[in-house]
Order: sequence, then C-alpha cells, then structure tokens
Amino acid sequence: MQLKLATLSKATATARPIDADTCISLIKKCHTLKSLKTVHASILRSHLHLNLHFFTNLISHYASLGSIAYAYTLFSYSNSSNDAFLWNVMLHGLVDNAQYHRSLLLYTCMPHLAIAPDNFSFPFLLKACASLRNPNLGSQLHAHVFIYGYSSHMFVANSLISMYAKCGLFAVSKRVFDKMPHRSAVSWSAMIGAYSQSGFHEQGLLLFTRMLDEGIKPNRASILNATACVWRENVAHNVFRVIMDNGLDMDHSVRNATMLMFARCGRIDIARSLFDGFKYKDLVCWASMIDAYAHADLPLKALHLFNQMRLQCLLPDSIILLAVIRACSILASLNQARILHGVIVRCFLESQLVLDTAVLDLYVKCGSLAYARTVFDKMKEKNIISWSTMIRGYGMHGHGRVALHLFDQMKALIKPDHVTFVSVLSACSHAGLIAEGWECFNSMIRDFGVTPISEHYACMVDLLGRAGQLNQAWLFIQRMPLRPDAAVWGALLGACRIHLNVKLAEVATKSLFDLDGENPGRYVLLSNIYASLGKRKEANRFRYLMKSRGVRKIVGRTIIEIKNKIYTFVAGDRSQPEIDVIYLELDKLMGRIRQQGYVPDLSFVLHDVDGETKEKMLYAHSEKLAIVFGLMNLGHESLIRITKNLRVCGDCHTAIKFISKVTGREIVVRDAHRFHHFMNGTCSCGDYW
DNA sequence: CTAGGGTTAG
Repeated sequence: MQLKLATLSKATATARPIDADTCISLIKKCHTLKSLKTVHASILRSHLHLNLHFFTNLISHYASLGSIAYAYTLFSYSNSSNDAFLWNVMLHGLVDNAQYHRSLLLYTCMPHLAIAPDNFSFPFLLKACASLRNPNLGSQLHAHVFIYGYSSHMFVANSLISMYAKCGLFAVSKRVFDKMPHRSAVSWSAMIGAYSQSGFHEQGLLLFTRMLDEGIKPNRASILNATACVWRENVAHNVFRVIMDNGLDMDHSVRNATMLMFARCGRIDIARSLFDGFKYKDLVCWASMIDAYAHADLPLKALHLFNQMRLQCLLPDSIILLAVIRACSILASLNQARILHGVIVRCFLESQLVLDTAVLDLYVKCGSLAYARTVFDKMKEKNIISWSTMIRGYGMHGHGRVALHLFDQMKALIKPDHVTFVSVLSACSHAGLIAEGWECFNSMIRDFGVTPISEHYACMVDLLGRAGQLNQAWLFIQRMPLRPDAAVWGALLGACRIHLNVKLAEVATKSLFDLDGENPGRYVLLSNIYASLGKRKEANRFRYLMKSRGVRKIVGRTIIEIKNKIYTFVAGDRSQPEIDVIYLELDKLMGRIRQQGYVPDLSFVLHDVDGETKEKMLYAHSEKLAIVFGLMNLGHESLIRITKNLRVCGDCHTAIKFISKVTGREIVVRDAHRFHHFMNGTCSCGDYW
C-alpha cells in the first residue's frame, strides 16, 4: 500500500498523467476504510479529471467497506450523468447496508430527473421491500416493473418471487414463477424457498424433485431451501444423496443445513456424526449443533458442546449464546444460568439489548425474578421485547399486580403490541384479576389499536374459566369474531378440569379433536375429568381412544439440580442410585403430611387398579420423587427448585403444599405453564392454575 | 452495479 501511494504521489509531483483507470485499480486494492480514505485523499490532491466510472467505483467501494455515509456524500456530489448506472450503484450500497427506506426514497427521486429504472435497479429495490416485509411497496414496484417492461426479465422475476414470499404473499410468488418464459436454477431455488417459508414443505420438495427431473443441476441455494422442507427421515436420506451426487457436501452452509435437516427429522445422532466429521467447524456449525440439541430437548448435551467449543478457545457470537440460553432455559437450572450469565458478560459482545433480554427471560424461566429484575433495571436501553418479557415473568410467577404496575410504566414509554397484551392478560389470568383483565382486553382495541387474535381470546377464556365463570367463558367464545382455535378450546377444557364441568368439556373436546387430535394432553384432561367424577368407564374410553389413534402420551419428567449435577425423575422411577432410600424417605414424608390432613386424590391415577396400588402410583409421581431427593441432598436452609415438563399434577400440588408446611422449606416448582412458590402450606398460585 | 441461503430475544 505504501508503495502504491508513493507511486501516486510521485506521478502527481512529476505531472506524469495518471488516468482514472489507474486510480480505480488503486481503489480496488484497498481492503480497509482507512486505506481507502488515504488513497481517496491523494487522488483528490492530484486534481485529476474524475469520470463517472471512477465515482461509481469509489461509491460502491465505500459502501462495501460499510461506510455508507461516505458513499452517500460522494453520490450527492457527483453531478454528472443522468444515467441509471450511478443510481443503481447507490441503491446497491444502500440495500447492502440495510438502508432499505433510504433506497426506496432514492427511487422516488429518479422520476424527477427523468431517470428510468432498469433491470439492475429493480432487484435492489425488491430486496429492500422483502427485507422490510412491505408487500404494499412491493406490489407497487411490481406495477412499475410491468410498466417499464421488465416483467419477464429473469433477474427481476426471481427477485419478485422471493420478495412476495418474504412478504407472506405466497400465491403471487407462484404466479410470477408460473408465468416466467425462462427459468434458471435461481428461479427454481427461489420458488422452493417460497414454499418452505410459507410452510408448504411437501410442495417445496415436490418442486425440488421436478427441478431434478427437468435436468436442472441443483445449486447451493436450492439445496439449502430443499433441506428446510425436510421433516421426514427417509426424505432426508434422499436429499442427502442429491447433495453428495452434486459434490455440495463440502460447502459450509450446505453442511450446516444438512445437520439441521437430520436433527429436525429426529436423527440428532446423524447430525452429531456429521458434525464430528467436519474438519473445520465455523461458528455457524457450532451454533447449528448446539441449537439442534436445544430443540431436541437435550439441554445438557447443548451445554456440554458449548463448553467444548470454549475449550478450543473459540469466542462465541451472540447467536451461539442465544442457542445456549435456550438450552439452559429448558434445564431451568439457576446455577447454570448464573454461570452462563457470567460467560456472556465476559464476551463483551455487541447486541447487548438482545442478549440482556434473553438472559432476563432465562432468569424468569429459572425461577429467579430477583435476578431477572436486576438485569432489567441495569439495561441501558429497553425495547418492547424486554418490557414484555419482564411483565410476562411477573405473570408466570403469579405477581399479577406487579405485572400491571410495570405495564402502566411501559405504556408511558412504548406502545404495547399484541405480544405485550398476551403477557398482561395471562398475568391477570394467573393472578385471578378478572376486572383488570377485562379492562386490559377492552383497552387494547380502544386505546392502542391492537386487534385481538386467537391468543388473546384464549387468555380471556382462561381468565374467566379459572375464576369459575365457565358460562361467561362459553358465551365469550360464542361471541368471538374469529373461529375459535385449539388454544381457545384448550383454555376452556382446562377450566372444565378445575371446575369439573363435563358438559362444556365435551363441547370443547369435540372441537379439539378436529383441530388438534394429535395432542395427548387433551385426552388426558378429559379422562381426568371423568375420573374425578367417578365415571371410570368414560375415563377409560378416552384412554383407549388415544391409544387407538396412535397418540402417544408425553412422559412426565421432573428435574432437580444438586451440586451442579442434574437429576431427572420419571414416575415410578427406579433408575437413581439411591432409589431405595428415596422411596423409604418418601413413605415417611407421606405419613407425616397425612397426619396434617393430606388426603391423596386418587382420581389422578387413571389406571384401573385397586386403591392401594393407586396410592403407591401417586406417591411415585416424578414431582414427589424429585422433592424427596432434594430434601435428602440439599442443605436445610436452601430452597428446593424443581422443573416439570408437563403441568404439575393436582395431587402433587396439594401434597407439596403440605410438604412445605411440615418441612418448613420453600419449594419452587416450574411446570409447563408457570411457577409455583410453595411456602408454609400455601402456593403463590392460590390454587389457581 | 443485479436475483437464490444456514443462526437472530418476548
């Protein structure tokens, strides 16, 4: 570089003419913003006549080095030429630097100078619309494309396909694709991507097959898009064969997509062996594998892999950390959360806001509102997501009033969105704040212009139903302007379980089996209702129905962490080393709480066995086993935290209240929906869950 | 100077 500069200054000093082309080649050799600025300054001092070609090169180079401000300034100074070329270069720079609004604004200036956009302009502009997810602007541009006569131009049409897909107008993507006179591999891959983004996975695969049948060689992007459509193992193997046949198995992005594909199909083992086989692993590769473990509900494996990565002195990026946070929140271990938080702070990464919010959510999910609040209060900036997370946190822990108070503070600063309202409504529901819930529901339309969607209606049904206003809930559903979905009926069914209303439960179930017949929880709930009312025959009928439809019950698991080790219990567990002692202690504890008035609720055992066996089966529920194990192994002063993957069983809930009383211990239970803080014989949920 | 992509908080 120094040498080049020397040549330049020598040339200018000796008045030896150097032309613009020499300058351009000098510019192209600059790989940093600093060197580019130096060269630029020297060129300016040489008083050369600088042509359009030089300007466009400089602008595009400044833009590619990330200095959009310099590029833009240069563009506004370059007073030559009403050629679209220069404008296209500027549009390119803006779009590449995520200045989408600005690029579209620039486009609106073009007609004033009678500059016509060309086949180069439209792909940039359409990409801007796609990134902004603005279908209205996109459609307007499409009209312009038509007027200017570029609708069958390959590049433009390809851009249209992906723009419409990203904006959620899948049908239009398809129409553009079908109308194309010629298609390249990019057109096919864009269309496969459109299918995958719109959730039409089978059709995406079909198109991929058609593409292969037509003899078009799959490229990287079409493979990537096709893998995203794969959810079945046999298909995964087929696509893998195509990847190998086309020699794309060494490509980094294809390799990562392949791993994710197998992981998605339930073959996390294949994903791992691919991962282990990669000689060079980039950060995305680690992120994919860690995330795959988190999604496969294998948080410990995810954390272990993360630690292995750190041992190799690789600095994690924010995406990896987010995946690890996801894994950690499944685990719900406060210790692990503390350790991870330490790691994150020491990474000094950008995107603080995103990471802080994720950590905040992690603490909420690990049951520590105190730590969550500290993170929240220390955040330099907060956005709608951080506020909603904190509000939801208070809601999950049953602090409805605090959630509402926070919501009031938030409203003064940021306009809440539909997710915020879900958080607030569920906070009201978990705390039994009916009047407040109604007020919130009414104000979301009236004061904030947020139109309720099914989630909000489900929250309201939940709120009314839990409070025992089942008829109100039923009326509310009937008056809904939307078609009630599984979430709404599920809320009603849940309320029917609490208040033992068979009639409405049957109504809800009828709709649920059509909408969500694969969900085992529905069958179990209904069966529970019948069992509680002593209608054993009916209860069994639904258990058989579930079996005959091939719906598999999810096994209830409870985890507890002791001295940095995670222990998992399932009902009737015999796999732990000290299991005999645990059962012995359990018997003793059950005896103690029975003296205090605990009566086992046998309706929670659905198997057709005699009373004594039922009682034994209840005792062996994973929640109780984990708590006894915790009592045995944790110090007397520490509170006991357990996490269950399903909702906590009603009998266990009662038992834990008694246990907290007789042992004088605080017990925190996280279940699939919320937190229960047990102390002195009561639970923070007020038996309201 | 163009289009297609793996990971991105509630």
